Amino acid sequence: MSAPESKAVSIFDVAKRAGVSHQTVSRVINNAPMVADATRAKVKTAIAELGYRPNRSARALAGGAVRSVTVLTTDTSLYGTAETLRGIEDAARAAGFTILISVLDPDQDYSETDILGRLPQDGAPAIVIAHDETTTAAMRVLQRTQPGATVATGGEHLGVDQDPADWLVSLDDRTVAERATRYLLDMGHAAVHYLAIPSKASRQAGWAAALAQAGVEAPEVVFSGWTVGSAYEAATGLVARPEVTAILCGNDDLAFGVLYAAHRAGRSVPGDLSVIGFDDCPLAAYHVPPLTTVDLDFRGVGRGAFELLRQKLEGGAHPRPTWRSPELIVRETSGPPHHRR
Amino acid sequence: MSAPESKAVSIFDVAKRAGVSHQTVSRVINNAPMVADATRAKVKTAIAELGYRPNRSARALAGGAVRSVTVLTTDTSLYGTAETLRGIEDAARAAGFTILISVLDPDQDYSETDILGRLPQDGAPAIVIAHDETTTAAMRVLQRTQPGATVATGGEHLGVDQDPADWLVSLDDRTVAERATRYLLDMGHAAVHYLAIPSKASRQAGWAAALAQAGVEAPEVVFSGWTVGSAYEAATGLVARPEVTAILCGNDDLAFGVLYAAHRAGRSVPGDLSVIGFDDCPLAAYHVPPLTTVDLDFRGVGRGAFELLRQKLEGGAHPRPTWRSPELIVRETSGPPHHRR
DNA sequence: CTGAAAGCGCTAACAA
DNA sequence: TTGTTAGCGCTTTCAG
Repeated sequence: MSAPESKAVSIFDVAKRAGVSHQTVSRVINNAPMVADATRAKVKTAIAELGYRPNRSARALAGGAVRSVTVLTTDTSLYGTAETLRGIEDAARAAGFTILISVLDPDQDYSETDILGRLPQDGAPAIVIAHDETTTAAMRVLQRTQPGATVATGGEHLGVDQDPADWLVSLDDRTVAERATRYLLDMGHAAVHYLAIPSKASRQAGWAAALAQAGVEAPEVVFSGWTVGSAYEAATGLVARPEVTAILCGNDDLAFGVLYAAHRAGRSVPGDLSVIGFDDCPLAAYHVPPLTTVDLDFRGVGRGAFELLRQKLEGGAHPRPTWRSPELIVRETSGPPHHRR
Repeated sequence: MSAPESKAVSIFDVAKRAGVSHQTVSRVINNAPMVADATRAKVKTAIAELGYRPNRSARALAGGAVRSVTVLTTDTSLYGTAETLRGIEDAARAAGFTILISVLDPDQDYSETDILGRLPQDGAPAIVIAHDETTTAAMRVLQRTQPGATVATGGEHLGVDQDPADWLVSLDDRTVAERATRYLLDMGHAAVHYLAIPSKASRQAGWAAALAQAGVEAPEVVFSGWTVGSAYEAATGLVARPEVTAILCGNDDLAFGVLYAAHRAGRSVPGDLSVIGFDDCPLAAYHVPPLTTVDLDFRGVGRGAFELLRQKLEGGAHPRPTWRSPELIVRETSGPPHHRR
């Protein structure tokens, strides 16, 4: 249809075809008000006939509205991150925003210039999915440098003065962690152990709070990496101990690792051992046995983060999207201790 | 450190500070050869002092090397897609490329203009992760419009004339599907059923070929969606039939769904039923029982796709990265039929 | 309501 | 080896 190597059609080509000035074309494509309907129609026809598409670089350079979000993150394959990203994408796409994604190396330290250099231009809108030190640091840099164009999800709001409501969207996993721990305690477990992901102090805090409130001394926290395999290894010692009857895990992947370790150690679930995860990933409900876990609406959070950003950018009260609060979903990996004794 | 609202520093600011022309600055930041070492050093100092960062829009507009890849896909939360994306990211980041990601709606039809409009500018480099009709269509549009800047992964090369080696990076899942089917047949299964994902005809083709070669009539294919839940539902009927002793699944998620359905139906694995997946996702090895599946190196494919693209863009022979060939990994969900009869 | 002029920050071509 | 001159395609002024 179009000649392969011909230069891209510009607003001038459209202008000539429609018999107007290039400026009028600009007005039409930006939905500026003061254009006669007839003129507008002519221009639109020309645009369609020529297959014109605006050049984003030129537009950005000329100081036009940017319509892009840069998402900063370290690990796009983690369930929580992937879902958050999906939520951002959904909302951003619906709003006609372009998405850039900038993946940081969790093992690296970045200078302020490094971080700012990830943006396509100065002051470009950014969302950082903060779940580790690297992303949290990036969040702080952006929050300080360009508070009007930065939003974060998930992170704890350490070291930022501004009201979190203005720039942070996150789930209250502390409270639900507390609730999950209490649920186990109430069923009669003498203690609840915690297997930690390399982040999310709030979950651990909720766990500790519930224990303290019940007058139970907190067992030593066991630390794991992000993967099932690392959880399996971290938990083998733990599941071997008969007095350990309940383990709260930092996320579902860790819970699966623990379940596998328990299986290998010959401990039955939930008879000998109760296991609870976080995330409610799609597999949780179809695992054998189905996993007791916490529903975390990351996708909703992603959407929320984008809408918050958009509101900061464009002002005006967009309808703020809502998302589900964290909720404990009791399935079949949890129960009273020594169920079948 | 930097004044919050002052205008961004440009190459002119750097030039003035270093006492050279803006063009010399441009040469330095682009590593152009003909600059005196002393001059280069001066400029670099000025850049550091001023915290200068190049403006990508301006660079793109002026016709400079683009250094960005747009990734087109429909579902960033699918394991295969997420891993491919990760591989692209890894390689692109190492090469200093910016990544844009454009998510298409699988339920929508896109015009050529729609697809081209996803690119930041005309002829911008693109990689499409093709795993369904929408992305395959996008792949064809880009392949035709800008063959020199387009690469695809995963897709079948339908409807494109050019030699696949020049633009397509994919895994030979047909052969390994054949192998997996033969493995089941050889153990004595009278038939092997296939639970299909909404794509990847090649896996189904391999399955059918193995069956044909063994003179076994192919059972009717059962179709599933992408999720564990949909697989569970699609498979409930299948697992209820005692004569069904082996099921090859389009990916690991489907396999998990089948395993759960088998559990619910009271059929033991692998005693009554053998199940094989595709992907070897991290959980597969730690599932109870560990899943027999096919290792698919999506991350390697992603890296390969990026390097192929880069080679097309910049010419010259970059070291082509290699990736693992698909391989059947026998774990504990497969065995001879009626193992414990 | 429409048009003309200027310039965003950068790179390409040329000249020195 | 360096500097000068034109634009890239668009949006902002400001005049008609």
